[in-house]
Amino acid sequence: MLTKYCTKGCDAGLLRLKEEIVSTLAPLVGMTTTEVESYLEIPPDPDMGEYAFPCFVLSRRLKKSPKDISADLARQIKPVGLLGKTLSSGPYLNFYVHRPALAAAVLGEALGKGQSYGFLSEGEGQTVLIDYSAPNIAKPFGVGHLRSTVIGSSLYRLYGALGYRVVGINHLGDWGTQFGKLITAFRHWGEEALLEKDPVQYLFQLYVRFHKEAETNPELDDEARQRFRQLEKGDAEAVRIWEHFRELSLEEFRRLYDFMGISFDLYQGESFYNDMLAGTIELAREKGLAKESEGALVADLEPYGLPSCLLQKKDGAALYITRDLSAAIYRYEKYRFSKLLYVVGSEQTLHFKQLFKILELMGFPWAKDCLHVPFGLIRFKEGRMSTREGNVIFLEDVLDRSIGLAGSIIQEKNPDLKDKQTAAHAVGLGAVIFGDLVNDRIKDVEFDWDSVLDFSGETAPYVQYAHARICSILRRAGRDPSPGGDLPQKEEPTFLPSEGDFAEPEEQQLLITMSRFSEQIKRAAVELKPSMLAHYLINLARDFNKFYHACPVLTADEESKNARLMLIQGVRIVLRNGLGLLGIPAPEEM
RNA sequence: GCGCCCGUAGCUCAGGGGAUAGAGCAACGGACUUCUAAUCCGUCGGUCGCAGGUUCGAAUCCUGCCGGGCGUGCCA
Repeated sequence: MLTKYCTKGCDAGLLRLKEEIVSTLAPLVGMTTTEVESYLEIPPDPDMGEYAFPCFVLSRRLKKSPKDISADLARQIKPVGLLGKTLSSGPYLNFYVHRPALAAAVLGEALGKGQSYGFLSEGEGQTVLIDYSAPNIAKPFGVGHLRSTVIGSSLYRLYGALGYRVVGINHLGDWGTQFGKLITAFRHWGEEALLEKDPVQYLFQLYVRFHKEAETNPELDDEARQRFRQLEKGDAEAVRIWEHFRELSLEEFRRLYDFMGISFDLYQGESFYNDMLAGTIELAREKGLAKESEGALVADLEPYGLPSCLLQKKDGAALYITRDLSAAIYRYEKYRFSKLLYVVGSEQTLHFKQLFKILELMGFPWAKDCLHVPFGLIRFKEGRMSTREGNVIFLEDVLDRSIGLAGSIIQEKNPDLKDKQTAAHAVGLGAVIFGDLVNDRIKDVEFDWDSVLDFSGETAPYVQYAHARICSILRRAGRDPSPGGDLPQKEEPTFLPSEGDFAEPEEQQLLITMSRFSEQIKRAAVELKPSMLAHYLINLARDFNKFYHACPVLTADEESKNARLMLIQGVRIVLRNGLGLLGIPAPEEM
């Protein structure tokens, strides 16, 4: 019974140890806590402790060798709270957690908090807006849109887990010249019946056909421009068609989002800002930012090292950036956000630099809180995907195939499973989402069916399998692993770990890794990289699998069994909460 | 041309200025009478694109070059 180690706070696992180290070390070395924290690192080998402080930086200041400094400090620091021993190892100062204290604190909290375990509250009172997904109306949802959708959705959950109020916005591409093209195409070749049957598919075909025919017949482009002008002027017929297209595709997008478990607080597309554009242009003029040039309106950004950009076409039509300016201003007025994140492809980096600069020049101090979160392209071996040329892969096809494959693997490996459908959905969907999130978002990815449909190795199914295995053990031990069943038993003192528990290296490693959960959530959110959490979950699942092979649970002696059950229950909670932050379900059986 | 991003094992990728650069896949060899073998253990595999520089210390920061990607005023 080691609750005595857990006197105050005792949340956030190793993050708490980190704080203890930082506050102990800062006065001793004459640094601020932030400074100490920036030097603190996780050692390469678990034998070197949970955190390390390299003493090189102090060497000049203290006129001593890093080795001596480290040795001196090690002598001065006494165990307290979660901090166990502190050892000098050459120029490094290595901090070791007191494992029984950690076990008691972390497992007690995990089982106590369940579905909210690992979450922090530092963002309370602040609002973060996240602009993600933003598919184009009347175009099919391709794999290209997957990235913004899953990255944005995960950031949404991550910031929520830090205690922020988060507003997810789907800035639909529901306006622009492509509607002129679509209306033109529909007037020339459109058939209402085909449209109703499979709207997005059909509009896509019309769109591709338009571009093909426009190559030999440039008059189509002129017509499209004119149709769009009509739409902008509010021509009743044009507006009617546009609204129809918009409604039909929105319906399909909503269905797809539901299927993927993704949601938004707001569907506010580009058209939403139509009547704010004139005011935005006016504001730019007032601030002296808008100059006439060749009949168009231009913001001169040359003095700031950026190319100038067009605010308004010579025919008076507004441009993308004007919409984004209006949207940002509107959003700030409405939400007073402390951060506004744009999860948009890296090819638009310049656009966002210009956007943020103009906002700053307009005198909005919150311009500094706007941030572009870029990501790389999804490409084919042969080159870029292009909706115009029709060489896209539909997300729905990818999901169908992935879920189908998951289904047949389940059929083969676990034929007695009751609800194979649900499990196949969880695994197939998880594989697709995880496959996208696991890589650093900035890198381009090459789309390849073989790797999308490969469930071995570092994949969602690997993590999910570890989770399902734990659930299986818990079931056999007579514990309820179902959601809400995270608190199936009162925390009987007999279930708390004692000094002798977790002596096996696999147990220790598993405990340490699961204790890093909060730290990893925080890092992933701060760095805006869900991939970091994905890698953490792979590591945790791996540590569990090693534990699984080395340490029997059900057949262990009573004390060991109880301690291990508690440990894996904690691990299960972390796996499920962690997958949840990536937007991936954690099935109990698969 | 100019600007931004990427370059790590055969392939796909981790790597928080720090200790001996790590996983997965592929290949080969082991482990199911035992909690789901979608697992685990082992072997093989490296001029961290190249050359300089900064630093006590560079895969990581700076400069140049090479290769690839993206962008570069009337698309988004």
